[in-house]
Amino acid sequence: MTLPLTGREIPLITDEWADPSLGTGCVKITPAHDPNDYEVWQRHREIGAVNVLNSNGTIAAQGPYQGLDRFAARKRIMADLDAQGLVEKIEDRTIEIDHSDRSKTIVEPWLSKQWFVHMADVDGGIVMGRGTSKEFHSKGLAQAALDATAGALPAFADGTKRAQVMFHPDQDRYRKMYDQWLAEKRDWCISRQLWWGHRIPVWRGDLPTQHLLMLAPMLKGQLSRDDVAAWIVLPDGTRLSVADAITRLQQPNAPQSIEVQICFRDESADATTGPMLQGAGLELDPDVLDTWFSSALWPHSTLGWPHPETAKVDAGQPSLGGKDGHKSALDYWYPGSCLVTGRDIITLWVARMVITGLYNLGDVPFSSVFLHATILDGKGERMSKSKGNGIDPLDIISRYGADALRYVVCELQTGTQDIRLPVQAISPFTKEGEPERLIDLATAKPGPYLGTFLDPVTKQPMDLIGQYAKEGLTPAKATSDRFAVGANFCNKLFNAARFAFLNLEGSTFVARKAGDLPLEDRWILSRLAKARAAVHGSLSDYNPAAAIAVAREFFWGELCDWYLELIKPRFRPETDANERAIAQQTLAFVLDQTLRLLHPFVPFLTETLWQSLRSLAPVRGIEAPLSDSELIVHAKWPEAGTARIDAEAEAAVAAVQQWCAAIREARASYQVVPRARIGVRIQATGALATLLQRGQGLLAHMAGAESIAIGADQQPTKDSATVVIGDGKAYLLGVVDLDKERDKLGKQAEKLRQQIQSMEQKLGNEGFRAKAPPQVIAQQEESLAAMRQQVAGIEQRLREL
RNA sequence: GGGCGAUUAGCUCAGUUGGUUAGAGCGCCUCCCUUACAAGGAGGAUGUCGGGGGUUCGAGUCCCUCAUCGCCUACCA
Repeated sequence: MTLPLTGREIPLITDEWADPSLGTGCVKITPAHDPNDYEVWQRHREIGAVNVLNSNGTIAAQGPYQGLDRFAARKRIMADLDAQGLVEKIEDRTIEIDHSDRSKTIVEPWLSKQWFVHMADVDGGIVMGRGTSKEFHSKGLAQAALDATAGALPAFADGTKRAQVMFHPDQDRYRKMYDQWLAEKRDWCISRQLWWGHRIPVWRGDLPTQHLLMLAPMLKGQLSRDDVAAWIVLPDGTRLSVADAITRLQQPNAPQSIEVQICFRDESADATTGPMLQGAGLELDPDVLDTWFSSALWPHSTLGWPHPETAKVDAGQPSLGGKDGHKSALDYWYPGSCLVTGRDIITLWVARMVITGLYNLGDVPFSSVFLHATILDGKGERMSKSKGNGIDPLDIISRYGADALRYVVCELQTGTQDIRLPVQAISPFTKEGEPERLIDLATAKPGPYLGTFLDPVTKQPMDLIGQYAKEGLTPAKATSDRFAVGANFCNKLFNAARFAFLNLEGSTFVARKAGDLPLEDRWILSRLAKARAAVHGSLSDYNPAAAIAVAREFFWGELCDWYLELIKPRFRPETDANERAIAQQTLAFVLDQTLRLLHPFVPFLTETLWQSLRSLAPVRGIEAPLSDSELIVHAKWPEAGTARIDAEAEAAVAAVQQWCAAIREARASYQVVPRARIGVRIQATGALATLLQRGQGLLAHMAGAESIAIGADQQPTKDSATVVIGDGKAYLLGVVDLDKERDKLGKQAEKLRQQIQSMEQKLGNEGFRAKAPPQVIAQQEESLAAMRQQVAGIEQRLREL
């Protein structure tokens, strides 16, 4: 057939690609400009492939359109076809076209030569870690990386197992992502057309066949060396070793011209031998390596691979080589333990690091991969510099502090859930003296350019990416008030420590048995031991948010809210010196351990407080002195201290807390002035009475009671408010309004009756009785009995009123 | 189109193998500047756990389905 536009003769072929249901069922094929047409070309090599475009988007093909921009050419082509009367119909059709993310330009497919890394299995297998003590064989690169996560890599020569690469916090999910991608074993295109990066170390060029044959005797010697790889590519794409090529090219019908490709193992050869190759018409490939190729080398290249002894280091840094019997940096640090990265990086980078580590060193670069969540903006979109919806950590640091940033980021990392972090712009249009105005970027109207937003008050555009100074736009910074949580935490920690420091003057260490300490001391030591275990457990589970929640609850909810308040009386001037000394010793110990526990989350503040603590209480401990350290960053992680777990103390303080909360609630609902100290009588018998008597003083102190009397014979006065918990009753003297009291107790009883009813229904269900585990049934029966008892107590009190 | 996830309080998120009345922080309401802390304290309100089906004595949790959203990947002249 003749192509009407250029008069070129083109073949007519049949192929499954053409769809008879679309248009005429006939379609032009442009293998160099369409991935599907490219596939057609692979099936019909005779049609050839013409690269229609130049790299700048103008028409390359000879003819009337040469040099025209592609958009202009398309219009011209339509006009020309129309002029020739060849256009029957024009239909609108929606198609999807790729656009460059950065420039938004339409991406045009373009035929070009690229380098690929062969990922699939290779006949005879490949050698991994060649020449190292960890050398082993694998079927192929991708397969080796699959074996790494399957735990299927062969053992080392000495019989020890190679590490299995494990994913956290969701091994199944993330390993599946990794495995599914690798299982395709698709070749990895490593050529990139960028002006920066690691240049692909291959010399190539077209040579006349005669030229190559003349050089043959010399090449045979040079190119069979182990440190040079060389190939000859025939015009039909066949790729041969130099020796095979020379044999082949001496036969009749040999092509006139061939392509030569040479790669030196040692990159210095590019400089020494390069000029000679250039003279022969070869050039170093102008493309650079894929970012991920260079990045894949990071775990070992940063440690001086392949020669740590001679690896370049910055001025003032020690050599990476080993000496005096010490290992080199590479031997010491490789393999590493844990890689922390994002989910989208699993295939791009993690898999490739495993591949290059196994290939170059015969070992995995790390055994654990911790995938953190992705931080998104308030709309659920990825933060991006060009969109201006991101936050600069340095801005957060200057606004809230480095510890606040770290604390909140740890707190956000809960598991596999992506994190929405609403972003606000700080309005640059507030006047002197006006309060700062934060503008939520999720709802703000976009400005005239990408990365700009309108200030809703002044309607002026703000530049969030600092790119529009020329256009006269005012730059604005982004922040997120979520980080205030971290700053508040630091403030609380600072103040709690300050309270301790104000009272630790003259603190000494005397070996004591934890069991001999006062109730509140035994309690906080017990809680500390449990918090320590829980924080440790959560960190081991790669769950920083859970760890920080436990640490926070211990520090704020138990140490500050209860323990510091409970021991205040012991620091009063009139207190016995020994009691004070014990309080100091326990406080110093607990603060020591708390600082260590919080150090991973707020390192700078804990480091500062550590210095003060050390100078005020140089020796800290209970049974024995703790190990000390000049810097907390070097200090040992808090000791397990499980021996200090004290169920009895915990039960007593838990009772104090429960009754205190109930008394406070009653005080609040009767609007008792917070500072007023009231009389309290608690009617209780048996175990409850014993428990409350242990914590009697503490309860009085914390509940703002002038005095607390506890006993079976305690009776209310007429003006008492009543608090009923279980089979005990507390009477708050002189606070009551009778109507209000009846109303309150009536509501409480009603709520309890509803719960009792639903519980009775459940327990009366034969299916439940027959099938539920006995301990669940027992538990529910127990709680039903307790609720019935409580209701009875309330009803009795109501009758009395 | 394929794959992997998500949907719980106004907001951001927890909720372990199914088991009492579903939690936290922020925000909100009331009271309090009490000699560590108002960036704080005491108390309080707020949820048909995305919709619909199913399994079970029992479902936020397991299964199916629909809706919406996100990520990875492919992509029809």
